[in-house]
Amino acid sequence: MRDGVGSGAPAGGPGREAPLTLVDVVIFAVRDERLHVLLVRRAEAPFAGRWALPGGFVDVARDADLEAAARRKLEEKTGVHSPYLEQLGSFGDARRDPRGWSATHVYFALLASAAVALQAGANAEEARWFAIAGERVREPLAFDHGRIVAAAVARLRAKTEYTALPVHLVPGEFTLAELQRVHEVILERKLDKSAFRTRALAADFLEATGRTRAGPNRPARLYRLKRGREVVFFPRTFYPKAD
Amino acid sequence: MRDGVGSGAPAGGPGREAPLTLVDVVIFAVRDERLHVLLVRRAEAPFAGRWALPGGFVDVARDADLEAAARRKLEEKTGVHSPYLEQLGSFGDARRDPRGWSATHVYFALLASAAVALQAGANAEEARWFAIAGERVREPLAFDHGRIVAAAVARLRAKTEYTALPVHLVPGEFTLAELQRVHEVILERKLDKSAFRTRALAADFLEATGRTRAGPNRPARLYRLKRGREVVFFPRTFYPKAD
DNA sequence: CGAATAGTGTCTATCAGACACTATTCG
DNA sequence: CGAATAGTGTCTGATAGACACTATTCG
Repeated sequence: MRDGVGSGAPAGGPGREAPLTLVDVVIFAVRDERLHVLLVRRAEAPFAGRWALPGGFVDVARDADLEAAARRKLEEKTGVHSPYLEQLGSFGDARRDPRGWSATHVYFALLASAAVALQAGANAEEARWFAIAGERVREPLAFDHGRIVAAAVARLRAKTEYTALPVHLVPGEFTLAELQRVHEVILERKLDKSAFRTRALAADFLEATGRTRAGPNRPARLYRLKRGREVVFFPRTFYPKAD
Repeated sequence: MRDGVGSGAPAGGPGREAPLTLVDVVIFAVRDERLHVLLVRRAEAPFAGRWALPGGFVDVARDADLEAAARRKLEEKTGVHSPYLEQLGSFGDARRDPRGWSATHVYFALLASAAVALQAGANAEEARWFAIAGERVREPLAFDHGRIVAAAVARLRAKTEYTALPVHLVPGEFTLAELQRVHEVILERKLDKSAFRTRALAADFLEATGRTRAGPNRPARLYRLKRGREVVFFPRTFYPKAD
């Protein structure tokens, strides 16, 4: 039945409505020991005045692919060019957008908070960081963006359990204690220092820079992310092997 | 910049092209100790004659949401109404479809092979099961469907390592040995019987039916999937806890 | 020296993995 | 009884988790 003449003519075909195609980005950063997402206030209908995820229509002329579209939205808001970016999934139905049947492709990005300097939108849109409380933001959001944020937070938490993803939320040089703190902030629970360090170092995604961070105490070694180790799973026994 | 008047008018707006919106389904089943996917032969251009994933345009009038669209495609091909269905992700760019910029929302489904009786398509399309070799199918597929199949296989394998997903590939009543065999077929490696059984039973997603499967040997206990335990993660220590 | 945080060592319970062993049926 | 597969028991090595201990700096 695939695109049979009578049943599925392409968009723009005779008398057939096509879904709207959008891209949205859930941009995470840790600030003041709290997980935050970046939201923009909508200037126009629908949902004028409400806060929403940075995003919008895919531009067939400018965007080579979905990820490029997501990257463009991200750059417009933050000026950041190549953060960690991962596809979360897509959300589409008849009712989420009053303008019509719409589907949005959602990505999530992890920013090292230090790198963030919000860009004034071309049309002077407001952009602001919102703290995550539980799995959501306190504000009611435009469209189904509240649900999307919750899904992104759930995904980030799940992955934090068994991967080193949170390194991307930390500036280029950092101490193990700082990295641990970010993990704790995301998971909303304390972690054991000794176990954390063993695990992080065993996963072989960090390298010491040789420098240290001074303080009113013993100085801490500084680390950076090893090249080529942007996505690391913690080593753990997965499954009964035989053969 | 979201849907600013001059930069992102909705589809159908004045002189602006909108992406095509499709849904495709990767339908898995295990037959003859091999993982298979269901493909259909395209009757029309583009890629007429090539094998492709069941799928096609989202029908704004009939499909309430993306998952419903995927379910519709699945039912048209297999007659199966409620198998395990999960979103894989979306794939969209300017070149994957010669008809224009297109984005497809991909789902994957797990069928218990016994339940499968292929439906003749309305326009007598052919449908056939193809064995997975490595991460792909031997045939060259239409569009970027080869890549999509590979991504689906990778996801299924990854999840088989730490969840009980493969129960959905096994008929309603089954022995532990049969379930183990399916895991082995997906992972393409032998598993240790003792460890597999301990793990499966400890995860508490199976219940004995009380019946047994006879054979030229000691009869095996039959199990079924416990209600409400459709998605089960194997218990394993994830992370250093403290507090 | 004391405060403060960095970093290490030790013990224990759990579990994957390997593998051998026992159990129960059919012919 | 022997073949064949179901199902269990035992040992070992790895590691999460708890927690105490040592190390190094500043003021």
